[in-house]
Amino acid sequence: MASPELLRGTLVTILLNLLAENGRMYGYEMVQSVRERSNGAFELTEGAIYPALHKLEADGLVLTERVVVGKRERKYYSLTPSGSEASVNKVSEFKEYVQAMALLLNPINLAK
Amino acid sequence: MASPELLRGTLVTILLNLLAENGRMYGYEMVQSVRERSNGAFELTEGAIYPALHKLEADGLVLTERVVVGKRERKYYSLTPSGSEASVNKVSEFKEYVQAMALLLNPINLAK
DNA sequence: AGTTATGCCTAAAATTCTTAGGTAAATATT
DNA sequence: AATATTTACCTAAGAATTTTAGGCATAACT
Repeated sequence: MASPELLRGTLVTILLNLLAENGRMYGYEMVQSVRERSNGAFELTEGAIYPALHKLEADGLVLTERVVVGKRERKYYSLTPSGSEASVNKVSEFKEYVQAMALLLNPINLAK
Repeated sequence: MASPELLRGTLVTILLNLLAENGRMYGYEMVQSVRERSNGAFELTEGAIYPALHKLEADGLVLTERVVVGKRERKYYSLTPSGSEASVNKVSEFKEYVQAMALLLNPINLAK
C-alpha cells in the first residue's frame, strides 16, 4: 500500500501506457489491471480515472466505443494517433523525472 | 524543462531529503540547490515551497531559526526528530513507487 | 433474499500547485 | 548615479487533480 499521493501527476501516464500496451480497455478493467500488475501497490479510484478518461477523450487522445456484453454496456477506450504519441512522450518524461530524482535523493538512501 | 507536473506529490520528499543531507537550509537556497543538482530539470517555485515549508513546520517536521546576514534575514529550516523519520519514510516510499511504476510501464519502453 | 462483483457515472471538498503579484536589501551593470 | 538583477522572504486567487462519498443498474454468488 505504498504512496497514494505519489500517483498525483502519474495517472494519465499510466492510463495512456495501459492503452498503448493493450490496445483497448474499459475503465473498470484498468483499475483491476493496475492493481494486479503493481502487486496491489496502486489502487486507482474510479472517481479519479473516469474524469481523467473523459478529459483524454475531450483532448482527442483517446476514442471510445460502447460494446454490449450480455445486457450491460462496456465503454472501451483506445488511443488515437496523438494519444499514441502522448503515451510515448509521457513515459519518457517519467523516466527523465526518475533520473532527476535520483540526482536529488541521498545516494546512501538510493543504494539501500 | 522536464515534467513539471510530475513534481506533484514529490515536493515534500525533496525538501525533507535536502534537509536530511545538508542539515540546515533556507528556502531560496533550496530552490538553487534543486536546480543545480537536477541539472535544471527541476525548477521549484517559491509559491510552492514556502507554503510547503510552513506546513512542515506546523506539522512539527521542521523547525526554523532566523539568522541575520548583513542587514537581511534568512530563515533556516532543519529537521526535527520526526522530520528525520519522515524523510527516511518518504524516500523509501518513493523507491517503492518507482518500482511499482516499473511493473506497469511497457518493458519495451523501459528498455529504451 | 441479500450480498458481492461488475460497470458506468457525478459532485462537493480537500490538496497541491501555478500564476502573479508585493516588499526590501545587496550587488552588478550601464 | 541610476537602473537592473539577484538575493530573500511572503501571500492570495485561481487552476488542476484527487479523495470521498455517494447514485444507478445488471449479474453472480450464497
